[in-house]
Amino acid sequence: MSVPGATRIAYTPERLLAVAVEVFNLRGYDGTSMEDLARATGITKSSIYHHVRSKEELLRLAVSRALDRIFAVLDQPAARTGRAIDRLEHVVRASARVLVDELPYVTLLLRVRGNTATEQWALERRREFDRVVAILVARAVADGDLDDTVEPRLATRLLFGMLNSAVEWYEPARADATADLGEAVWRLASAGLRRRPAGS
Amino acid sequence: MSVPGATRIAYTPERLLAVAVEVFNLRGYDGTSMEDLARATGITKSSIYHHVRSKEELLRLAVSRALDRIFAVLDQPAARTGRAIDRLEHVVRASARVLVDELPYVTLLLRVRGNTATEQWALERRREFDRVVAILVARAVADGDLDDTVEPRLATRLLFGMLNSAVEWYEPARADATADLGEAVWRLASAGLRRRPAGS
DNA sequence: GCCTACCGTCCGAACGTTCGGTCGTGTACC
DNA sequence: GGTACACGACCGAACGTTCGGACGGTAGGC
Repeated sequence: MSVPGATRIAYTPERLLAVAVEVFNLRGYDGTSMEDLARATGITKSSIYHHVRSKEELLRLAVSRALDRIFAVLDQPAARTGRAIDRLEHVVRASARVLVDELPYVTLLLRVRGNTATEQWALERRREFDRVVAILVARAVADGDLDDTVEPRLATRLLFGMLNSAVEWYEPARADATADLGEAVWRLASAGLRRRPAGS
Repeated sequence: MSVPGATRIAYTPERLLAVAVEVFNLRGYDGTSMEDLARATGITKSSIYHHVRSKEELLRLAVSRALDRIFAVLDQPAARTGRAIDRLEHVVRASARVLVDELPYVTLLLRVRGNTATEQWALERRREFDRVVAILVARAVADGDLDDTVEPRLATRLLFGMLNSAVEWYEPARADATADLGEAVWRLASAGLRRRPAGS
């Protein structure tokens, strides 16, 4: 099979993961068989098992990567100091950047349903992120920067629902008006969340 | 197995569908086996096949129901006449009502990925709905009611991304601030979409 | 310069299990 | 006695996973 001069390119777990995540996103995790992965990678099923322990390990590696990037946002200085409203804005914009930069991994994370232990763990960590952001929204309301009719949990869910929906339609190739996702999301949402003038 | 005195409650396709959709939403369509459905319904696998032709037929019935309700919104008078901005508002509010009223079916529809012919058909019809709404947004921009920096397709996607995210967290049982989903969504979004005063 | 031993990578062929779906039969009701 | 509904047993196919071994480099001894 080896062509003279063409050195064999060995698979690393990283490269394997990248391919697997693409297929998972196309077919769904449960809808993807190891044979699907074999076809997409160009190596056999048994070869895949040389690199990873199980199908679920591929899922775990993928969602871990997405979760790590997302939680790193909360540790950035701009997310930890300053007025709550400014911290919130930073979290939204930085999350948008993570979503775009790690699109396949974040996509997979957001589609996880909870069949396996790995999936349930991913769901729990996502809920944890939402909780932290909701607290931030509540503080911004307390500061008087957000309208006090805003229910923090609802606002958080709508805000990130809007942002996260991007995994369903964002196309990195197209450099159109969607260039800065965070800008678009924050522009649309902040107007509706901010404290209204007394006469409204 | 039959208990004396306990009249047998026969399954109709409707009731069967309701149970199946719940399980599909919990485990995912691909992640749900017919034995899972048998356990949830209390009848055997073979009995299920007395009512429906296949697993995929259950999916088709479910997404058809959701799509019918959603497209019915576009046929309502308030969605067909009047200023584009008002028609848009009506579509958002009525869609929110459909989402809440038919939550399990809409949830399943929004999670479909495209493995089978049924799923691809569902995806295409969803895209069609988005196209119609995007045209509505474009008209509202042309009317001068929405900010002309709003890119119609992007705005539509963010707007319905926000609304549709509700399938991930809306709890019908809780009669809290989320009572009127459409109100919350429109309130948040319209402020960010409307034409801004000249000095902004 | 050649032989040998070794290692990372991959393969084909199977494993036991579960999948969606079928079949023949039993039973309650009109 | 026919019809509607349910059952347990079963089917071939596909599933995730395992296994022994083959291939092609590389390092060391001589």
